[in-house]
Amino acid sequence: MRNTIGEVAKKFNLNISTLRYYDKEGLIPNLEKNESGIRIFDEEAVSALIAIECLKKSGMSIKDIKTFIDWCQEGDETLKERLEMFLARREALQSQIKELESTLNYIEYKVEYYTKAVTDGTEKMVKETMSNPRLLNLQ
Amino acid sequence: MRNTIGEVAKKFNLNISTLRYYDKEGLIPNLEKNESGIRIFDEEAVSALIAIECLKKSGMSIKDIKTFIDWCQEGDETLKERLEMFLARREALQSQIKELESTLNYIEYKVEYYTKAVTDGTEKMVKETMSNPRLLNLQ
DNA sequence: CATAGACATAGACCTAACTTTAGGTTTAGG
DNA sequence: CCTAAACCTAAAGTTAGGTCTATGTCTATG
Repeated sequence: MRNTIGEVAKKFNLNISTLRYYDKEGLIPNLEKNESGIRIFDEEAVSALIAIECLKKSGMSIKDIKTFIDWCQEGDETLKERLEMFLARREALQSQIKELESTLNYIEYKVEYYTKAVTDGTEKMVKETMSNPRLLNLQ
Repeated sequence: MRNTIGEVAKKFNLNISTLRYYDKEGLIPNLEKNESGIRIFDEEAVSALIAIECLKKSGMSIKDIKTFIDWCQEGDETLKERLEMFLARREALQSQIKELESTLNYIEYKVEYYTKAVTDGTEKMVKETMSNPRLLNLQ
């Protein structure tokens, strides 16, 4: 596995510039370069990218991902910090999911609402007959 | 219900400037002002804000929210567009939730991993013995 | 062995969604 | 009636996370 930046960009569906930006920010530790300066993404670099993508999806900022990557480089000293970070991430994700589910609920109400309205050809009747669940969530 | 901007900001946990910005962008249709230019948020304005917050949480941009708000002002002509928008939002939310769940999975693996590592006092053993589920998702 | 296509760097630019600033007006309470 | 707190506008500034540009070097292939 000795990928060039273009190949990796394609695999991860990231812009080449984004990969260079991540490298500049220090998110890809020990990224090799050949004699003429061309980046070679080995297995370690690729698994860093996998972690980066996942942490990004979990809502972490680039800066905090960088902190994590640095901890990984520092070795066993930082195991506790890393565990705590993942515990916090888990919490964050769980509440994000809950919030999205409640948002989905509102959206589903709206789908129902507008399905009826489209059938009727007007919003009038639906407006009067459908009780709105919004207030349960938001007020 | 005749709220000033400060009261509404507190209720929705938004910055006052954010509310003025939403108003400027046309997200709060028919927002009343008194003789001296002070905004008065009536029930209609508040329910616009409820919708805005929800659509924001579903990942919609301000610009797209504005489009929706405009459709609402245009009346029954745009019922179909609105229904289609909510159907698309529902899709988007559902796949967002799925993605977060799969991310949570990875995070949970990491929690296990680091819990063991912290117990051991080192990453060495865990690194060798725990199979990594990352590749299932990402390669 | 020429050359198109992929790579490099530094630094400027972009976008969304606010947030802050400057300078001024309104209003509620003691 | 004074004044602090809350409101106003217009416009500049901020932040994150890229993305693009200019300019130049490398390299794979016909």
